[in-house]
Amino acid sequence: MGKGKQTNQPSLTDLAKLLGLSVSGVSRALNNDPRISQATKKRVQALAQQLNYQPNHLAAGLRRGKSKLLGVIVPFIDGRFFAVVIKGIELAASRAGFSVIICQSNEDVAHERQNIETLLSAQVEGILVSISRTTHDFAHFEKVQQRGIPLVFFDRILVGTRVNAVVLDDYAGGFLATQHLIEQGCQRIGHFAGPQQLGIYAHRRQGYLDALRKHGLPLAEEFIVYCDPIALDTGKQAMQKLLQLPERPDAIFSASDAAAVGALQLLEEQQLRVPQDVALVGFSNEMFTSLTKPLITSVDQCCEQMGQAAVRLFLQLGQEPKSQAPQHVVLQPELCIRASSLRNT
Amino acid sequence: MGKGKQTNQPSLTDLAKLLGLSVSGVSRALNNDPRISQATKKRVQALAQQLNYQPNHLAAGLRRGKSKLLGVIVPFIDGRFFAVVIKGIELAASRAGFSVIICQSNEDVAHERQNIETLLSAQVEGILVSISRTTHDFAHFEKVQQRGIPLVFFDRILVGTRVNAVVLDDYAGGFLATQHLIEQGCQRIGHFAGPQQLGIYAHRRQGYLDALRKHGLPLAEEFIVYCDPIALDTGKQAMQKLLQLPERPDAIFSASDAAAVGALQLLEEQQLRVPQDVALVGFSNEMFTSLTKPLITSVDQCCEQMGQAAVRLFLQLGQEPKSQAPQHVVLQPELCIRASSLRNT
DNA sequence: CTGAAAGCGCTAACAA
DNA sequence: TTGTTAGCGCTTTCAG
Repeated sequence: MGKGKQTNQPSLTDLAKLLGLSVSGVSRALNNDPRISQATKKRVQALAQQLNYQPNHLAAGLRRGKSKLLGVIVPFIDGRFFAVVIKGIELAASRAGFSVIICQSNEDVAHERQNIETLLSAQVEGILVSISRTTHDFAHFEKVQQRGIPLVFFDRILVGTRVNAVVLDDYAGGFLATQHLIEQGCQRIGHFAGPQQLGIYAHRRQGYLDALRKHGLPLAEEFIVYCDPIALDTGKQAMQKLLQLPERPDAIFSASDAAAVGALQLLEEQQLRVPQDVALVGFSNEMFTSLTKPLITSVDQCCEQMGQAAVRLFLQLGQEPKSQAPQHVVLQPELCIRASSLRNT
Repeated sequence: MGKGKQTNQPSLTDLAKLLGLSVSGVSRALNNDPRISQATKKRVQALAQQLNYQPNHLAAGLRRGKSKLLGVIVPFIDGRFFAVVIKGIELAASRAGFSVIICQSNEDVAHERQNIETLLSAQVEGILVSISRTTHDFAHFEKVQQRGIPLVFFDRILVGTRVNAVVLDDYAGGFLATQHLIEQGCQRIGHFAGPQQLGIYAHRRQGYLDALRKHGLPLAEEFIVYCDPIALDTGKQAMQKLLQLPERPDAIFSASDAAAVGALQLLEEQQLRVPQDVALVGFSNEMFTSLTKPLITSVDQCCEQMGQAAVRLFLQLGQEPKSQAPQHVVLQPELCIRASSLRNT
């Protein structure tokens, strides 16, 4: 009863009344405007503290057209890679005063379109996105660009589009891994490849091929097995297939860690030693590569750096004159060498 | 040149002018208000579509005092548990029309306090939080309650406080796991316990003890090893310790999966068979429990359900008369039985 | 150094 | 069925 407001969140107006000042004065004091006397600043800040005043970002955002919100769209959030990238994003964003709104597309374009709507409605100042597996057209992203909202793709990008992006140099990763195996004395190196329509897997394969070529090793198509990079079993099957060749490989570069683990299991079953008989390198540096026996050498994707780089690019886009050429940031992967590829020769 | 606005995002006012209607009319048409003619609704929606109109949630939120934003604070986001919980949160929240703002406390109270400020400023309608390891007082949460903003704790809660919470029944998990081992014929069951000041680990241990008691097995304090639940090595050390007992255990219930893997590695080194010589059960159902050899039986924490339950509780709190007794939702864990504990007798 | 006033885009009485 | 009006909380000219 009475005219009390239901939320007891004090507003600028409330402060102003209590202090016998104008709202604008209070606003300026709180924003540390240079042309306000120290005396009143103190007064204002004291009361604000006491009443537990919280600025209303919605209102401020509405007024000045800046929400201080940053949108992120990922295919899914569980799974190490995206989780760590998001960690990096959140870190860098909050340092710059932005809050992060997370959306999952669940690998579904329709959902992704919906996410874009949501984020635009929320008036985000930028969108960082890693596209879903079912995304093949650019239409829903064009809306974002038309609004003049900075758009940064990371990791998974749409091929054949000129966009701002942060990606890993998957080619270098494949090259590095393969070269390492060669340096360990391996001669017949097989490859577990992922779906080639996805750039990342195509690049890893190309790096593998070029490393072989550079070192004068033969390129044999039957040494490449295409398999589902997620499932463990396909690694087993792929290994099985390669073991049946007249001359079996003495090393495998797998485009995924899961497949590498599968291979490891099969090799163990077949009484083959890793790395002496077959050396193994995976990709992604998943946590479980440090839990197998032997530990699996793997290409690290610098996930957290990727998140931070994406935010940096976004911030930079916001400051630049306007729509200049799309930027590409390419991160260099690192090879984490472990027992599965170390031949102590 | 010209009076053009810099963002070409059309507003309700723009639509109204173009249509020769009033803003409120357009607003109602878009919100599908029953007292607007179908004819004009069509007209309005058509133009909105064509101009790619996006409602401005900031403005709407400001006006009606509802931001449709939900805040989440977690200690960190990488690591399966929180990632999956957040997946559940995002799913349930977006279904209810809420966007989710994620913050990380990095296990630091100071940071957590900062997160609260951020979320309050963003005018979230509720906060879901899993407290940091360094959080011991409730002060910064009281501010939230005073504002009348629903607050739901999940997984990690402050002991001795009456708050809304969603937790896992860790006791039941410990009981279940131990009972399963007993049913497999194990008689001397050891336990790797986590730090007992954390409720979750204390409860798991108690479940273990009560299961032993119920089945008339002896309770021996030397069968319990206290170790760091994160590190792999401590599992090895703990196992080592138990193997040196005059009568070595024939099973281990580990309060963490990582320690269980450590134990597995040591047992293999010692040429002991799992589960024939020593059976093994872990806790958390981490992904890598399906990658070891043998696969490790583990207690699943229903992470995604926990996220959804937290959102449900939040929604429910928003509707209820007001400040009633704090609600507690207790989720029942499930035992995922795998080879490490299955004695084929 | 401070105040008055306008308005960001939208919703919700109250009128018509 | 539609229009008018006021105002959410804040920033920001423009005047003092």
